[in-house]
Amino acid sequence: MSESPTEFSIGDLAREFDLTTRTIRYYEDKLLLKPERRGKQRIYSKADRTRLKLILRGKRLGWNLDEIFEVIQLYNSPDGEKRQLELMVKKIGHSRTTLLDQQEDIKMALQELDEIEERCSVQLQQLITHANTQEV
Amino acid sequence: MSESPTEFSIGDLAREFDLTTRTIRYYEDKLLLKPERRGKQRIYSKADRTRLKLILRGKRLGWNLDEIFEVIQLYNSPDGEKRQLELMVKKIGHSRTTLLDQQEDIKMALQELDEIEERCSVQLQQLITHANTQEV
DNA sequence: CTTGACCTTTACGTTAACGTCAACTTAATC
DNA sequence: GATTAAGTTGACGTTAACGTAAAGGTCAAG
Repeated sequence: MSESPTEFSIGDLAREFDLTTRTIRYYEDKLLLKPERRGKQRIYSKADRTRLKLILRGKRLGWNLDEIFEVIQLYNSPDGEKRQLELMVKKIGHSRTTLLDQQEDIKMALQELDEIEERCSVQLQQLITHANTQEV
Repeated sequence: MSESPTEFSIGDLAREFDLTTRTIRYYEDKLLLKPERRGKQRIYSKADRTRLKLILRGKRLGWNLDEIFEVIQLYNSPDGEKRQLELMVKKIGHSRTTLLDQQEDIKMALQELDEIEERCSVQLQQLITHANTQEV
C-alpha cells in the first residue's frame, strides 16, 4: 500500500497547492492556520492541510480572509454551551444563505452563457454555409 | 400602467444598488460602463443598468473587475468575423468551466454545513433533554 | 438671487492580500 | 565539514477597489 504522509512542511503545502510560503504564513498571521512547531519550524498535520483546502475553496468563492475565518470556525464544534450552539446554528444559516445566493447567480450566468453560445454557433454555421455556396 | 423609467442619473443607480457614485464612476474608468452624456452629466440607459447588474453579480461571485470586463464583453455579440466568433466560443467555454467549478465548491460547502448543523442540533437536543430530566 | 440638491473632475488616502528583499538559522547532502 | 536547500523573522513595496475631501458647475424652488 502507498503511504500517505501524516505531516507536511510549509514547502510541501506550497508545492501541492501552488502557493508561496509567504501566503501560507500570512494565513497563519490571520489565524486561519495554527501549525505545530518543531523548534522554530512549522509542522502541518493532515487537519491543517484540510483547513488549507477550506481556505482555498473560500477564496475560489470570492470570500475574504475574515469571512473565511468565520466559516472555518464552524468546523470546530463548540464546547456544548447552549448559547454558543445557538449562535453557531445562526451563523450556519447565514453562511448557507450566502451560498444559496451564489448558487442562484451561477445558475443564471450559466443560462445566459448558453444563450450567447447558441447565437454564436448559429452565426458560425451561417458563415460556413455561405462560404460553401460561394465555393460552388 | 406604471411607467418604468427609461433613463437614470448616477444618483438613481447608486440608491437602487446601494453603491456610492464614486464606485459607479470607477466602473466607468475601468470601461465597465459607458453612459451617454447630457453636457457633462452622465445619463444611464436601461442597458447600462443591466450592465451594472451584471457587474454586481460578478462581484458576488468574487471576480475582479478585469474578469468581469471579460465576461461582459461576451454579451456584446461580435461583428460576425469567424475568428472573433471562435475566440468568443472559447471564452464562453472558459467562463462556463469557472462557473461549474464554483458550483461544485458550493455544493460541497452546503453538504458540510448540513452535517455541522446536524451535529449542533443533536447537541442542543441533548442539552434540553438533560435540562428537563433535571427539572423533574 | 441665493439656497440646496445634485452633479463634475482632480487628487491624495486607505486596506487587504500578498510580493520581495535582507539577514539569519537549521537541515540535508556530497 | 563545507555546501546547498529550506526554513525563520522582520520590514518595506505593490495593486485593486474604492473612500474622502477639495473646488467648482447646474438647475429648480423659494
